[in-house]
Amino acid sequence: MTTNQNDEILDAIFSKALQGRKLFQNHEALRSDFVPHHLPFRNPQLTSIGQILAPILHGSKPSNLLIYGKTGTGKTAATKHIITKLVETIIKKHIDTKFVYCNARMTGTEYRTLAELASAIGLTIPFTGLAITEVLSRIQQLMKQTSLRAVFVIDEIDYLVTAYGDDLLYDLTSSSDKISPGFLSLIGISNDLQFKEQLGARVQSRLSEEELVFPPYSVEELRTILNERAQLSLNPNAYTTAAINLCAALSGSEHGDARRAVDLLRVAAELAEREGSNLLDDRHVRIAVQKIDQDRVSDALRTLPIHAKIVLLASIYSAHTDPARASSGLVYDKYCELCKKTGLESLTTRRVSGLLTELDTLGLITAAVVNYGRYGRTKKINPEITLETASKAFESDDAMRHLFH
DNA sequence: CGTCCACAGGAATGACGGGCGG
DNA sequence: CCGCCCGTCATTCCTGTGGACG
Repeated sequence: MTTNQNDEILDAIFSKALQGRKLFQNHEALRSDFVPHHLPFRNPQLTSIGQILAPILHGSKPSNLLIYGKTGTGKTAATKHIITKLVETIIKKHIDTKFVYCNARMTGTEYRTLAELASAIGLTIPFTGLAITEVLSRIQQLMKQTSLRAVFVIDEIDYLVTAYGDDLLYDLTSSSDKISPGFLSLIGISNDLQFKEQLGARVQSRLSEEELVFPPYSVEELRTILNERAQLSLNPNAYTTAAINLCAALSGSEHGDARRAVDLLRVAAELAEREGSNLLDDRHVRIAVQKIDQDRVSDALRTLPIHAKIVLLASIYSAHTDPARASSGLVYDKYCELCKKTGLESLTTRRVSGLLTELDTLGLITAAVVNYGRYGRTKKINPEITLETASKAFESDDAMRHLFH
């Protein structure tokens, strides 16, 4: 290829990009962590949270609060919104209270969640090495010494409890005498509506002194939300109402999930920009739906541990040769065979069974337990992805590559 | 109606790499 | 440097089970 041709291609890309600039006005407003100033249809919830947290302004401890609602119902946005408002007031009035936000699924473990809290109040904690109770007592000690007042928001708190039980929450909610005259209030945000039942009675009464439910958005409401976002982020006349309506309809019909809806709009807009179009229409939205799904899958595939990858591949092969009878037993045989080829030692049936359920929860396969009566009880394995998708995602992995041919 | 298949999936335990305080 | 504790991954051992077959 000559330099001239290169230049032509580059020119084309740049001029497309320049045209595309007509589409976006402010990219930020479509990002998933963007907190808009205006939260439509959430006034009742906002007032409730405000009332619950108001005692802070008099220096007293607000009730613990539990917030429920499915994903994308505005729980996080509403909470963050209130917190920024409160922080503004607090600074103005010189009230000393700390707000700490953390997402339990992001931080991952009990330990790291606590470490997050610790570092936010100015306590440096090694990222591993200490006993959890040690971290906790250090936090309590510091809070007592400095009579620190803090509100600790734990997002996706259900994740924490499912994985580790409610002991940490118990310790956190029952530490008030150990840190007085400071205090620690908890705000738990849960996607799981049945979350409360996982808690023991002692934690339940403490944590959910107040409760708040965020209902899903209707398609109508999603449309309004999307329109507001589009006005913030896109140029007027750069998008069709059909595109907006389709985004709302696609995400609304599932769970009233505003985050998904906004994601969809962003991806669609980026798609339109990349192709140099200056009008975002419903065609882009339809492509975006597929792209989001693809990205999610290939991302999950690439970060899989090596044995999980092999198990997944074995599942695909087994289902390919005999879709009707693809069971954990067959997959395990195939898996051992593949392991031999790579020279890896194969894991136990028990472990592979566990990996299969993990792949199921990731949505990469479906592993349904079925009974063949006299012929035993198995997981029926059904891959949710194609061999091509898998091989494309695995081709950067040296150990995996020569398992295809 | 009991048997018995082919596993599921819980519990206990261990190996390992990492990081602490002393 | 030691002894200890962490999270993660894996093994071992185990009990449980729906329903077709005899």
